[in-house]
Amino acid sequence: MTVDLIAVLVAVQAGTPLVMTLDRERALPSGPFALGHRSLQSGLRAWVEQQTHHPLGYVEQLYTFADKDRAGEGGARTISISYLGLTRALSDAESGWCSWYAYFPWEDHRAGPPPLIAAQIAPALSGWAQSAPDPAEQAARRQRVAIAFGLDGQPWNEELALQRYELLYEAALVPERRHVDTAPAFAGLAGLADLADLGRPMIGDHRRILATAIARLRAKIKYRPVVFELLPPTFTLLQLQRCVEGLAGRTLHKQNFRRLMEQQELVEETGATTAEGIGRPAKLFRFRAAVLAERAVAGTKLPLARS
Amino acid sequence: MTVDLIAVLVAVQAGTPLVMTLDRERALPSGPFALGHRSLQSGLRAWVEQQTHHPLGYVEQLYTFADKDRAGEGGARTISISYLGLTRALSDAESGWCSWYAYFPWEDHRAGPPPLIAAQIAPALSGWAQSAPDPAEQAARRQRVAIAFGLDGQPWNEELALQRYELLYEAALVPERRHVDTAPAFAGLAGLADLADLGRPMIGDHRRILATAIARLRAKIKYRPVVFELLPPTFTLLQLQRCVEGLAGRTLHKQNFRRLMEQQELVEETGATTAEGIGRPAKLFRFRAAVLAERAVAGTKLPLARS
DNA sequence: TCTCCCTATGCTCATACTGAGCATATTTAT
DNA sequence: ATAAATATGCTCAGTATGAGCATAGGGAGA
Repeated sequence: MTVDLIAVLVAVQAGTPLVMTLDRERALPSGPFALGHRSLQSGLRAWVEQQTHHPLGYVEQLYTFADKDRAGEGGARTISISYLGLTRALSDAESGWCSWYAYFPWEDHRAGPPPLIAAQIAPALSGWAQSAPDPAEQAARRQRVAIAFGLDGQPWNEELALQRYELLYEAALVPERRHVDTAPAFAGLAGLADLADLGRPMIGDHRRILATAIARLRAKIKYRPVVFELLPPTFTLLQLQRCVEGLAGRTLHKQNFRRLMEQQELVEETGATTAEGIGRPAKLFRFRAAVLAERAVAGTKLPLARS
Repeated sequence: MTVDLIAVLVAVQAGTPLVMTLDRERALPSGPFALGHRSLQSGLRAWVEQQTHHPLGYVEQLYTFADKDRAGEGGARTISISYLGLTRALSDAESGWCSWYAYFPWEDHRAGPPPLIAAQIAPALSGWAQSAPDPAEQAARRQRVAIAFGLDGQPWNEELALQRYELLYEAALVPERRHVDTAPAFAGLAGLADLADLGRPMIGDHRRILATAIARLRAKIKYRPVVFELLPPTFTLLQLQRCVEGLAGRTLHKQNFRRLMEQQELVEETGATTAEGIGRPAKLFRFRAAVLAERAVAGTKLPLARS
């Protein structure tokens, strides 16, 4: 039994979320957990720093899985433990950084829903739904597709990045699946238009891990101040907004976003303003370290009694 | 390298959250992941059903860790993958079910803050904070304690169950830690009153895993309809409320809780009412399966633009 | 039988938060 | 000077939330 450690290392530059890749942008940094490693995290740090020469800051565990596809061969089995890492230091010399939307072009809704969805994904998944054995399963598939991709009047939900990838995988619309079983998943698939541009594939299930990381991060930015790990020490509110927008893949209402930042007291003015660029200079902010300690643990709400 | 699967199996009876235990209530169901297992989950199901004879319903992965303490001996190393399972079928004949508050008496705030906190935990942790090497670390420890246990005007946050256990572990106030290093963590500890009633200990880090499960479940009930896995097919709103209260360890405002249930449309009336018991008969409800499919994926909010 | 007690359920009201848009300020480019 | 671009402030209605009051419908015992 071998145990692999896999890292999704994320940074944001100019409002674009980037992920660190290896092997001509088709793999995530990874390596086996060895006896010399003090802990899972330190093993991960060692591998990432060795392979990418980039220091690892904030790290959280994502998910552990036993790779079905690689199993059974000679009895050996691999357990993969995946981690999400956030970083801000991003020197220009580094290579391997790649926009995560290169792998998931359907996830970027900042300029409206990508035409790719209506043009290719929706018809292909509709065909897959039709190909289900019985009407109940057909309806179930159709509902899953509609909810995941915001079709049939359903709202788009950016947090469903993993479900979307898994649907495409299940329908054999991504090449990762087609390496596993060569036959098309349903009869209509062969007749469909070229699906080559459904994002850049990765080795093994690295793209699934990346989808897991995106989903986790999109959920987390809403209740934990993790964006701060991705931004420089001081920043303007627009930079902060663009960072969140890049991660969420959606545009935000500017004034309401600012109001939210103010009333949550997560940031404070530095007194300085930006000099560069066109337009009125923006105030520079920094995160309030004191609040971070408390807010880092603020939970959600229930209708409590006699508080 | 061995891989262990560990399950926290939770049920609720009469408003009390129960956890399935083995070995005189000191261990969680667990077993090694073997080559014969199709997947991690199916391996877990096999172990739990073999050891407890209880079927496993809803399951989600909690966390994976490499047990530091057991490491290094002869070079062998153990990876533990923990899961949370929710179940409702709870026949009376079964044994091994145990209130989770037996392990974490400081977590039950339904009758107000447990006296245990003010009487024993707060002074002991205060001593631990004082024992820090420098003033900065002392202040940091004091703040961690205040936030975790709701002291010094901080509000109680039920989601911090894991942080609380880890603080007690760090301060060597739980016997699990004292098995590892025998010396008291700080000079004042020896002079403190008997701390024997800081909850029932468990083997290895099983109590830490249970704390992880509690924290996860308390966070999750607020945004995913998972309570439904724990209740019978029909129930009264008070039963539902008592179930949530038991999990959260806090009492809720009755009328507002009902309003919340109604406006979320998660439940619908069956038309029947309860016969038994004193007082006005309560309407029976069931969960709306249709809404489950949609709401199961409803995320939280950002200030979106032009939606 | 009647009253009290208990639980269930309905309603109100002030306050806070959210979505959406309008208005104003301070720059640079032409 | 004027336009364009960005930053920032303010309003307003709709909705959600916290808290409490009031009423309904049952059983138990005087």
